Amino acid sequence: MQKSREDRQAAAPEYHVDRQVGFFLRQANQRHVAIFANAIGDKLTTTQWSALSKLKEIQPCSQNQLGRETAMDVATIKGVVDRLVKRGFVATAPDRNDGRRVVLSLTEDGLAVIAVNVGAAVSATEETLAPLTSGERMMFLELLQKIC
Amino acid sequence: MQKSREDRQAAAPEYHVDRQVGFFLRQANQRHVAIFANAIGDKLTTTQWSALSKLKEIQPCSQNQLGRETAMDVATIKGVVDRLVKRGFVATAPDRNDGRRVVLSLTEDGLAVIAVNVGAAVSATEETLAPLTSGERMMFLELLQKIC
DNA sequence: TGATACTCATTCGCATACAAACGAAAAAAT
DNA sequence: ATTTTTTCGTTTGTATGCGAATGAGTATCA
Repeated sequence: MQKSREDRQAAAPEYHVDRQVGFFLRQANQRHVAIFANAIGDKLTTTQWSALSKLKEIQPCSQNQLGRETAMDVATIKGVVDRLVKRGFVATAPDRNDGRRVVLSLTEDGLAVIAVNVGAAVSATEETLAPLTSGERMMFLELLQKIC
Repeated sequence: MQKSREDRQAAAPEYHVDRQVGFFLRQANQRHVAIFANAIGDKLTTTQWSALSKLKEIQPCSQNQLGRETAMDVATIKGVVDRLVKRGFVATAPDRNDGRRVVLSLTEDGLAVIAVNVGAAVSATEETLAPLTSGERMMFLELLQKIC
């Protein structure tokens, strides 16, 4: 049997994009974002939800700090916060000690929108992991964390 | 010991964004994108690389078909293809049989840039999975595919 | 044949995402 | 006390990513 031209010399394994981690990571993320958008009623994105939820834990805090806690770039977190402020979920105030800082906190509407949507967020997580068994989920989350 | 106000009634487990799949998926994807950008010399993004690699496999094909094969929206694949055309990696031609279609194919530069960078792409995959053992990688990829 | 449905490509609006550069302010080092 | 470095917020530019709408071409079926 004739060997293919590829195999004759170096026997280099063929490269297939659709078998690489990056390809799957992008798709898995896309799927989750879609599921989340569908589950949530208030038109909140996954990043906005991350910012809101984290802010609830650590408020009051500066904009950049919130960005670091949610793994967002300074330019990214600014856009996210701007939109949340515009919608009245987040309030800003100048810091007395530091002239550069903008202190962020949740408004009542912000707290309310979190309370209303936690259930949907949990459901979104659930639906994303639905193809996996309970044991697989534990394993998957563990491995996923390792490559973050 | 006093029970917290939360636990007293419903015993609802606390919600932490930074323990949800979505949070990790976004971060893992970000990390891989950064690794890839760093490994590749020709300023190709992960999506551009996907489009190029897939096009090499299935060319000639229409723009929408390439989008489907690479899991990209019609609007997204258009932008990606536009940039690849502008850089001379992809050529377009009208389809004789179908007046709507635009037939895509790789140029010589396109083939060359793939050949030059396959090694870097493989390295990027390798580096992304570096925190995992060989066995863990197999397991991880299997589970990751299931939630795509 | 003619109406209907589908497909393809394009465009608009919105929301990440990051690099890079900037001025202002604070902290650390000398 | 002055210099250096770091941090904070902002803006610009480039590149995804999706929903929705549009127009043009094709296919289907009554």
